[in-house]
Amino acid sequence: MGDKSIQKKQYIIDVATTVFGELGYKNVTMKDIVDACDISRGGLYLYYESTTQLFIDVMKSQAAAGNDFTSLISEDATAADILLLFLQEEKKDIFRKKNNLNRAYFEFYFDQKPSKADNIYKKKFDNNVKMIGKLIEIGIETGEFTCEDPLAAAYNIVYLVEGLKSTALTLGLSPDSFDRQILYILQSLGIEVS
Amino acid sequence: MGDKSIQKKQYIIDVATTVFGELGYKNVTMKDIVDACDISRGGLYLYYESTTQLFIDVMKSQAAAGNDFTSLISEDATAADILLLFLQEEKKDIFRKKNNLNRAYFEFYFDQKPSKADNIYKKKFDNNVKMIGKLIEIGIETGEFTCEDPLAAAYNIVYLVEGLKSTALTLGLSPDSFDRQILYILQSLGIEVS
Amino acid sequence: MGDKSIQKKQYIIDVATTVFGELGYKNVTMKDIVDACDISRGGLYLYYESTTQLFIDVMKSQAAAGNDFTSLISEDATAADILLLFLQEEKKDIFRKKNNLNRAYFEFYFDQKPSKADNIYKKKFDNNVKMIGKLIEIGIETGEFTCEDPLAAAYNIVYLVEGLKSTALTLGLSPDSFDRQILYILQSLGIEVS
Amino acid sequence: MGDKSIQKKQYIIDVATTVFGELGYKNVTMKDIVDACDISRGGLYLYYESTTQLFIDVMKSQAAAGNDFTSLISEDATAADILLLFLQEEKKDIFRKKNNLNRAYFEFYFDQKPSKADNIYKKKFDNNVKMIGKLIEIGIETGEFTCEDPLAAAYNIVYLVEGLKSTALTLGLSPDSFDRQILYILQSLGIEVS
DNA sequence: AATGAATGAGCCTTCATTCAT
DNA sequence: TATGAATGAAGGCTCATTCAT
Repeated sequence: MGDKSIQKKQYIIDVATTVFGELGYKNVTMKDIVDACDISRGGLYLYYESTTQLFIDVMKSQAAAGNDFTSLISEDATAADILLLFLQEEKKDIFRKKNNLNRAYFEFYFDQKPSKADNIYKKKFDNNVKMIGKLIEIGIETGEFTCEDPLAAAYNIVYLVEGLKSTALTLGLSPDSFDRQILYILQSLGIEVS
Repeated sequence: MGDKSIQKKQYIIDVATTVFGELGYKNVTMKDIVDACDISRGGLYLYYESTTQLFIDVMKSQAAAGNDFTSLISEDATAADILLLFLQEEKKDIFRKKNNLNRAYFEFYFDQKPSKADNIYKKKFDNNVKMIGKLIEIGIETGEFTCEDPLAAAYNIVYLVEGLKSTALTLGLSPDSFDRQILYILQSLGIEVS
Repeated sequence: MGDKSIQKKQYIIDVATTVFGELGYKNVTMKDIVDACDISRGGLYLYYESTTQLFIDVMKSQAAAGNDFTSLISEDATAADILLLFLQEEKKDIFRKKNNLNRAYFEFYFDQKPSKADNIYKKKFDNNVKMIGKLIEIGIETGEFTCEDPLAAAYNIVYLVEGLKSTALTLGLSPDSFDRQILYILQSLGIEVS
Repeated sequence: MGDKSIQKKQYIIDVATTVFGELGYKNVTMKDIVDACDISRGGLYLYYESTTQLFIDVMKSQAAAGNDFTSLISEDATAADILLLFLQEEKKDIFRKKNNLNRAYFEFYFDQKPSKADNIYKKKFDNNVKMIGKLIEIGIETGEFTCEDPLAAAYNIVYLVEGLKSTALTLGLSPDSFDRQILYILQSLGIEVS
């Protein structure tokens, strides 16, 4: 596959990101992609044989563009600062209007067998748990946090974010509600918030 | 609609519950229901004009069959006991093999405009928040719990359960992981768990 | 078939007349009739096995209720008066809002083989031709009319009315346009109209 | 849409013309067209989304192929000759065995709101009235015709033709009957026919 | 690489008609 | 007579997928 091909593929991925953002995963047809990309039916099939394959590449593309909070650790920010930063990134993600893929992610993984090898989402999930666990441990060391079981706390935060994410898609969620949960988390870790 | 008709409708609802449990909401076609019920195409349409209408009745049927924890309050069980009971019911719900509608619920509400008037799921959600909030307040009074913001704590628990629910459907969740989160919640409320 | 049955049948015919008036012949389903009559599906089939049979009875019912201009001839009205009366009845028929069956008639006969034995419409058509022919002959005798071929003139009038009828249903027709044609006919018969 | 596509579309129109000619408008289903064209269901939908759209194109195709009598005026034919020519064309149209769309036209326009903007049939109707009106005026000038109200006469002829057309479809019409009406018209215009 | 016409499977929906009660 | 639940055929429509060019 030549350079030109790779560019075309990336173009399709970019356009598809918008489409999946608007319609979710299950509603998207090959025709939707074809129309949005303004290419031919046959043309799309040269690159992708199904919306599934395409969505996988969309996810990979997103993962490559994602932030890496682990790298922030051990710079001069405090553990609490970084945790807050992480939560605010998640907030942005949940309330993002354009290219919000959360619904598509859920629908995609609902359709997959739970333990596929190359599970991008799981990798991100586990990374987050690990990163937050480390953060909490650091916070405990520096005296910022109080916590008996850092790993359980880390899982707790990540599951909670998942819950906020899905609730935002089903029942709706206000930014204020999200903020109140951030506060509650920090308080649970023994931080005094003014 | 006569008695017989009501029975038939309930029969369809019961069969459909299984189908939605197996396939989720979006994958189910009228044909799936027809096949599972062993009735004719036209026959089904006498009762339901769409899978959407049918699923709404399935949800109503489930809601009618659900537990009411509020009624348990102020009997001789402690607040912690009742909270634990609630969480264990949620655990059962998440790990139930048969007629597990969680995926269907998510997919259904992804498709609805958020905040439709007669939102069964929202009603249950709000009820749970209210009930847990009350429980925590009672627990604080009796000295079982320590908590600065009972309402935030209640929301926290309910969002967390949502997160566990969706995670179970996407990445998979072990009963042990669920239990660890129960433990973490109780500890956060200041309970010493042996 | 008892008295009660006959009444019920007439009731169905009356209701059906309205339905055919609103929807034409081809659009009407047995369900439309059932709904309008507020009887059961099976109930209707006891009386009529198809919309075709029902429409035939509707036509018979209409025919029985129709005017008989022949009886007016040789009373003290002049030929021109009676001709005018006939044309004004046809006008009423064309512009009638309620129970206007003209469309239904056309659609029905489009579907029939052209020369069915018991053709009600043909009988009416032939009657009209005969009646008008007689009128013109009388008019010629009394010196009211001038006409070389009374039969051709009679056919001409009846075909013209058919044309006005169908045009009213396809392209639309104004009462004024109808009146101008009445005038034209009378002038063709040598009558001076003020 | 490429050249080939246009050819295919025309092919469909041509086949459909025959089908509408045989069955009328209301009886024709997409399946009828599919079968007659020997293409796939989906294939037809690439070109037409409904029998209505298809019939509109059939009408356009017919209109494009129609005669223009106006162009014959002021050549060396007399007004009476041209009028006769017009009537004989209408006769051919009415008694044509193959691709006779008259029934389909009626059924189509019964279903439309009267006075739709792009009403092909109305255009033809109005054209005919205008053309015949002009003819009669010319005939009066040349002394061929006698007529007090040329416009009313023109309408009369066109409505009459409509009546003959619809009668042919409902009760049946013999060529002789048509001829007798031609004769009557000409006589009404003061022409001596041998 | 790219096009877009073509296919046919599959689901949706309506309706005439039957039949047990 | 009367009911209305039930059936299944028929037609509408969409979509993933293929293939000749």
